[in-house]
Amino acid sequence: MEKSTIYDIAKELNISAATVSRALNNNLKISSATRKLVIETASRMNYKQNKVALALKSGKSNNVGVIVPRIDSNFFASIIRGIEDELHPQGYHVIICQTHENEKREIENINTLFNAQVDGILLSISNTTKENENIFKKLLNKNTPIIFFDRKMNIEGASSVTINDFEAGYIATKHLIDKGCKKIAHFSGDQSLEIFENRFKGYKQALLDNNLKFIEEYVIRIKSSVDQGINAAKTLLSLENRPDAIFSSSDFASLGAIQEIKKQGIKIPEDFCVVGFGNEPFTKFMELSISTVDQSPLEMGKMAAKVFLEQTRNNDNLKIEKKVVLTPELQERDSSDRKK
Amino acid sequence: MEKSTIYDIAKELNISAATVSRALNNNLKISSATRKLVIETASRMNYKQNKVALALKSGKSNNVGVIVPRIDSNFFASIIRGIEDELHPQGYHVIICQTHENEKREIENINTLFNAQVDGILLSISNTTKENENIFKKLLNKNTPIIFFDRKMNIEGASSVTINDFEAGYIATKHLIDKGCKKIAHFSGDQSLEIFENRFKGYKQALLDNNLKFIEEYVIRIKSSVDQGINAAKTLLSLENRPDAIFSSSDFASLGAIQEIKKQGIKIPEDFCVVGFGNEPFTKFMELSISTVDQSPLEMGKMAAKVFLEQTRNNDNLKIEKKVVLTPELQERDSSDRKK
DNA sequence: CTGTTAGCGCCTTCAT
DNA sequence: ATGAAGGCGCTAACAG
Repeated sequence: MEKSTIYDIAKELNISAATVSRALNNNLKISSATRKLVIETASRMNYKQNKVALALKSGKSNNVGVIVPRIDSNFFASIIRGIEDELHPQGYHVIICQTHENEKREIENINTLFNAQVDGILLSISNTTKENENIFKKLLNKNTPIIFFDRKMNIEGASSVTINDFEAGYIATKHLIDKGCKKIAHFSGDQSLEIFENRFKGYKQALLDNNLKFIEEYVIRIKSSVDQGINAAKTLLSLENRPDAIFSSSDFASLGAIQEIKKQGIKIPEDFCVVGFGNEPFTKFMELSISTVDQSPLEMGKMAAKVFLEQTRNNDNLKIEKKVVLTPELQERDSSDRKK
Repeated sequence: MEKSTIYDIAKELNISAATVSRALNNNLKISSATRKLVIETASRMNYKQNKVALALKSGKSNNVGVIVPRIDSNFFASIIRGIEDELHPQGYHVIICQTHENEKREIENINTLFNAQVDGILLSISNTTKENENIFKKLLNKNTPIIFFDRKMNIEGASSVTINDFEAGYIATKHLIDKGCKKIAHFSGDQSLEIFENRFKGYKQALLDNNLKFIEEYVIRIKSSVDQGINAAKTLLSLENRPDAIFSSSDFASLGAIQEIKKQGIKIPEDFCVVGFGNEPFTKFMELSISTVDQSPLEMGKMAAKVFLEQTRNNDNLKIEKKVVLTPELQERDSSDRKK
């Protein structure tokens, strides 16, 4: 069974392709008789509209590109789910690209998505470099909307959906202070990324507001992994002036830290409290569940999609840029559950 | 900065678009002088090849569609990662669709992907119905390769990549038997899906081979969720002839069961053993880590992608169908860790 | 209400 | 080595 086109239908019915097209598109200027006939024939011939031809004609592909560091993390997968849930009903397809935190791949992905004529690009950046900044500017010049989520760059004309990372760092730290912790350490990430810098600032501000001293050696910059959490905890616990709590910018690192702390015979939460970040599923499932900051990735994805739709609809006046900031929510669990 | 086409370049250089096209595509019949000139000008004018036009011309979009029940599950996200990792270097884009286990959406997704002229569809089915069976047959007739992963349908011409679910059920049950369990219960899923049926069969066969009685009321069909695991465990523990182990077809259900079992004061693994399914990240992270069956989703995704590439390259003789069956691997952890 | 024509951007045969 | 022309499938302007 071959693919059929409107020309095949036209030939079959001895009418013009234009008429077929009109009939299929519910154009008003068509007799209901021919419309009925065309629709029936189309169905019989198993006709499917060729979206590629339509995309070429209209300049609109109905595809959006989504670029994430990796898809197999609960956070990004949930964001993508949010995007897809929101965009699918509007007839958009979601094309997935991964960067693996590699900026070369990021640039490459942006270019190939652009060549594929996507109607917009939604992404979380891996790095902040001059080179990709320039690429984004080019795209924006060509009227391709760009929406950042979570990890953004500040580029004129690009929209973003993020959480308030400063507040997140602040409430997590404040929570530990409220629980009576006095010497709170912090696991940070790559501070060239705003998110980690802002969480760090929030942490610092909470200490300041509560008359706790900021201690440089309490801040450890690590990647988000269980192993690095273990190592960082070892470092902290070997300090002369040992901390009594950790606010970690990563749930995985907080898990590693908890393992190490318990291994050294220190009781959680009695003698040591931990708050993670990201609300990964396992934090809830643990016997000793882990307190963490929820970033509502599903909402973030949906919001990013909504912003994209807005941009697209206001096509005439595309210069609007929108910055949505979501509010983080602390999930209080066992790892910090004690009376002051 | 407007988008530029080969015509713009041609006009700029007072040559024909055909020459520009040839120069850009490294066609042999072109003087190196014009080639150089064209390439430079293209770069200067910020030319990007329009893949949509190419797709229309060639009938090949370089997109594949991937349909999963939902993307925000570690299993499917890992599969997608595998697919993307494998297909990206070959110049393919991955379009994601979710069915939310709804067969209407499944059919709709298949149709829209087909209209979008994808070069192939890789999917895990949500349901086995006559209707989608027919759609698959139509697609195959139109030379669009279909590759099932994990949850397949047996359709002539469609390839599949699965794990040996029978063996998985068998080794999980056998492992419990080896640990001295005598009364092994089983959480199953929707048995209209082959995967659950086969795991069940493996479970049953292992009992048979080891002279253990199959007890109907030990088999509970539930969805993959913590809550349903809790409820099912309650049911089992209230039986007169209480089981001493569970092989669960879902990690989430096994987690719920473990919570309930411990709550009732029964010791794991001493008095009760549990094996889950899927090797979800949390199973490893728990203080009482959960034994489970690994399905190597990353490998599954990569393999599905490879099968697709094979199909596509043998375009002349497309009728090849390939059935890849991966071997499941038992991850022995705390929840079944005891001497016999 | 319907047909004709042209063009979206690209590649490819045919001709030169 | 280069140019001219046609077509992938569709829609929209123009004509009737």
